[in-house]
Amino acid sequence: MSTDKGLETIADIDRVVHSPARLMILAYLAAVDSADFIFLMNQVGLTRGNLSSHLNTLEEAGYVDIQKEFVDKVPRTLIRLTEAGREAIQTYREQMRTVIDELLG
Amino acid sequence: MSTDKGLETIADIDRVVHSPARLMILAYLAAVDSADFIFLMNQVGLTRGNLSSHLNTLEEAGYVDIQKEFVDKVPRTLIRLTEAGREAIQTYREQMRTVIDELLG
DNA sequence: TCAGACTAGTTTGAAAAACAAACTAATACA
DNA sequence: TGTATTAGTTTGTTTTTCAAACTAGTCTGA
Repeated sequence: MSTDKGLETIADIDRVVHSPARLMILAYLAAVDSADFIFLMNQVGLTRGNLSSHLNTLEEAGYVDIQKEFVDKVPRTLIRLTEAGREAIQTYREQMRTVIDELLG
Repeated sequence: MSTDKGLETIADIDRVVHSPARLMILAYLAAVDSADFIFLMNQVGLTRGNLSSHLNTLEEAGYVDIQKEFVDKVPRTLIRLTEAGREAIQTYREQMRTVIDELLG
């Protein structure tokens, strides 16, 4: 193929991580390790429906682990970053750093 | 609003630049300053239709300037980064560096 | 105790973005 | 003349994103 070597870094970017909405979710989880649904919703400024489907995408990718529990009869959803999620973030960081430094420098 | 301060950097990301296909186009143009349609197509690995519409988006945003000329009776489209395009890339670099260093660190 | 309001999500459907196939228009050449 | 080629655009499909409407369960007070 004729695609330029450097540009391949961009072509290889993980779209699950790259999407701004999910990047916010992952950035937040990377800092706090686990958060509940409502708190996460307020932090990242997404609607409930929107957050729900993005979490689904992240769960299907194996990047987050979702646990439902009851606290005083109120259901609560706890979201936690998985090891695979942490690795995906790490890979994304390295790729984006390359893009920023080399390609757009 | 309750959106976290740091996460706002992600929310503010310029989607025109952020899209991988357009990021490749911009990264390439940032390096060579101007390129023709076909060459760009081969470099970034997009189909003609796809490249055409992404260039349209970039032109509407004012990030590229498109000039059509005839070279030996063959039409040729020359794409060039505008000053606004160069600034948008610069802003994007700074924002993504913040995201990568602070938020995902 | 049951009607209305709230909490915590999920499902569904609409809007936008990305992509590629089919089309257009001009030239070349056999 | 007609068939192939080049250089793009338009159109229609698929995918992604988003939010409105729905579900299921709890609380509250008349």
